[in-house]
Amino acid sequence: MAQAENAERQGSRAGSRDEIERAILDAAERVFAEAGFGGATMQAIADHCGLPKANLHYYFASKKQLYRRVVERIFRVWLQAADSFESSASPEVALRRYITRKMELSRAHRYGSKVWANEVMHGAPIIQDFLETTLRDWTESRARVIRRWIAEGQVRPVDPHWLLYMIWATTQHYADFAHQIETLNHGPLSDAQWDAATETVCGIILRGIGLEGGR
Amino acid sequence: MAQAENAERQGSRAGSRDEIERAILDAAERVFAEAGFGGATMQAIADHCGLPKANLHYYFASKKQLYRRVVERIFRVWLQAADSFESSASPEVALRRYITRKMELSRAHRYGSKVWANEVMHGAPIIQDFLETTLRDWTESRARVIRRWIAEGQVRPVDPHWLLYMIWATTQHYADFAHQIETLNHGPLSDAQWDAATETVCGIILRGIGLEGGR
DNA sequence: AATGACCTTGACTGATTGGTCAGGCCTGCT
DNA sequence: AGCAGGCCTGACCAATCAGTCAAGGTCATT
Repeated sequence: MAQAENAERQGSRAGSRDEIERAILDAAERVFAEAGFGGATMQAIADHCGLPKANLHYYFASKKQLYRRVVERIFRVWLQAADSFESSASPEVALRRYITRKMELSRAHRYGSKVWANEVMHGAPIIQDFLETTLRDWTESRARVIRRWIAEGQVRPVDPHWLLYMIWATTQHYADFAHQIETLNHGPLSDAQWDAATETVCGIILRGIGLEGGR
Repeated sequence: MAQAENAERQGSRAGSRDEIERAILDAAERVFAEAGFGGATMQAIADHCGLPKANLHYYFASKKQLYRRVVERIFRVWLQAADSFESSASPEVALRRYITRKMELSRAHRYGSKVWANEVMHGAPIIQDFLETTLRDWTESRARVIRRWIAEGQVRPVDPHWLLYMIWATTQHYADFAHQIETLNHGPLSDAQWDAATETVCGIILRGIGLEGGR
């Protein structure tokens, strides 16, 4: 009985339910990023994924709920990147890996980063509880790791919070302000430029806290 | 003849025309910052400065024009900060002064910074020409100064652009993401915390590019 | 081919919002 | 007092947009 294999079970036009939802979420992420929640219209989102507007409301009850789903998806990606900050590794390795991962995220998920920035700038109406729980816990746990490094004399004494904010700010800037960067750069950054920017960010921060004596 | 001293010349309710326009611009800056252009309503702006909505349209023809005036005002403040990067000073002095000034701006003009961030994130529909002229010229001129420092062996070799982006990102983060920072901090930053953050940002960046051997 | 579950969509609606306007108001001048 | 010029505002449009709905389509199962 029941639906057996559910892959490709719906054949009317496009793919499965999951695929359609993902297409809508992709379009919504982009439109929300470029216009903000208030400036985004369901019609624009519909146009971006080639669906009639009424169809969006079949998959997502309301604009607010669609937005919430977009933000939740971005949150999951953020968590994944947070894991790359391994507290068991040496400070050089842990920080370099974390910064590199965040730069990759900025490149791969420009729109997600923008939606996140918008959400926080507007007072985090949706993710406030996440800021107060998951983000705060994560931040304090990494702050403890950094303080341990400082106590062991591996890292120069700095308040870990200012350091973390610096990493977040710098890496996310490449997504949130991509338009400004690309204007100054006369076009998108090349692979080599991304690598160079990542290396420079790692270099300045690591050296700035007393690591990486050489090179 | 004519209006002689024009200070306090209108007495109906509030202050002079300039004062009213400034009150509207202040309210608009805040509302645009917190809701984005699309999410902001003229009614909300009117409420924030205690004027009836129709009165706003007496002073500003349209929402778009009001927004443009807000952005132009922010641009003027930005220019003022840009001047604090004196190319004639030593790299330590020039960069430290510039970073400090930008941190002060983030503290004093949180909403302005947010409006700017919003504008750039949405593709800079209004300030595009400014990005391509004033900002690009300024950036290239400071990049030349930094390259000179590098050639003179005063600064470690880095692409000046990545360095400037890092400064912009980090300092503006304290305005744009103020809500997130205050959530993690269990409240607004104190004077001492602002000083500490500024000192840490200066320290990491200066040390990161090979300056400030001591301390 | 009939059934039923699920998907699609054009047309519609109620609410919101940018913008308008006519008439009222206040102030300084004569 | 009377007048003129600028300022103020409640009430009112026209446009836009989120969300609804009913009719129709598609597919697997029997």
